[in-house]
Amino acid sequence: MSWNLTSDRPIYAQLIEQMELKICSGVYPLGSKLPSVRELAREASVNPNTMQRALSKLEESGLLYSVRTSGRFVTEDKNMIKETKKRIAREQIQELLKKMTDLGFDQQEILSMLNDMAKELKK
Amino acid sequence: MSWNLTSDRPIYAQLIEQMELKICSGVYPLGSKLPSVRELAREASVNPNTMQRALSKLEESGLLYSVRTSGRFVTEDKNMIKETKKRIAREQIQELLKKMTDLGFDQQEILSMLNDMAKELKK
DNA sequence: ATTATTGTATTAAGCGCTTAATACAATAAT
DNA sequence: ATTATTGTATTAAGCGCTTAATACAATAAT
Repeated sequence: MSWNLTSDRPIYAQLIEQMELKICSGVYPLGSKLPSVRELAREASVNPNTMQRALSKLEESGLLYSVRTSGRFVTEDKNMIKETKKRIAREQIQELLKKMTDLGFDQQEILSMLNDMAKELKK
Repeated sequence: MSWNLTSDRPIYAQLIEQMELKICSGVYPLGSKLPSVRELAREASVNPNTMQRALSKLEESGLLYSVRTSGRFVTEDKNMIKETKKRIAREQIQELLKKMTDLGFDQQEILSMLNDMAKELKK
């Protein structure tokens, strides 16, 4: 899962989202040390300030913490990551159900379309 | 389905998205006349220029057309709306599958969570 | 001991988005 | 005939986002 940024939303918001995914999926394991701000910025092809902004927000939410001159680390709190994972999943599903329902699909159809597309991916 | 705007994305982009939903779901039926730019802007609490911007984009994509001093109308092309509906549905499902897979859920779990939340909504 | 690397902070510039204030021609409504 | 309403266009201002260029203290690496 590499960085994927579009111009239709603020970059720092996309960085937060993708960083959360990386943390929850174990790309950056529990308690592990992240690459430096500058390195991460280089990876994502953004300005260090922009990456810093995203990481600061993730500290506010508790997923990361930084040690002044040593580096930045993923939280040790296994449960917090688990909860974040659940939160993202719930939000994503909610959004899907809302949008699909607005479009006029009933739950039968939604499940059926999802099943089809999931099968398609399996191949 | 009323207007719901957040500050984490450009307003005009959200207007396009929600306008598409309104068209596809029949809030504004095939070939019907829309409220005026000014009226729509008032409804959504945005500047007329911003609403105009969104509507112009929807004209580019063909979902709307305008008659200079008479007003703006939904396309007569039933098939185009159907295709738009499909496109939105596909995109939304793709995004869900991608994100959930990144999070480490397998297809079994995705379907099960979706089922649960769908049932929850039914109540 | 010296050097390199941390996270962090600041300033200035450019850009797109949004709003506000107008204006205009065409035509629908009266 | 007059008035109100269309979509459309323009200009200026303010704001947030992003980048670039620096700088600094603390400390890890050498």
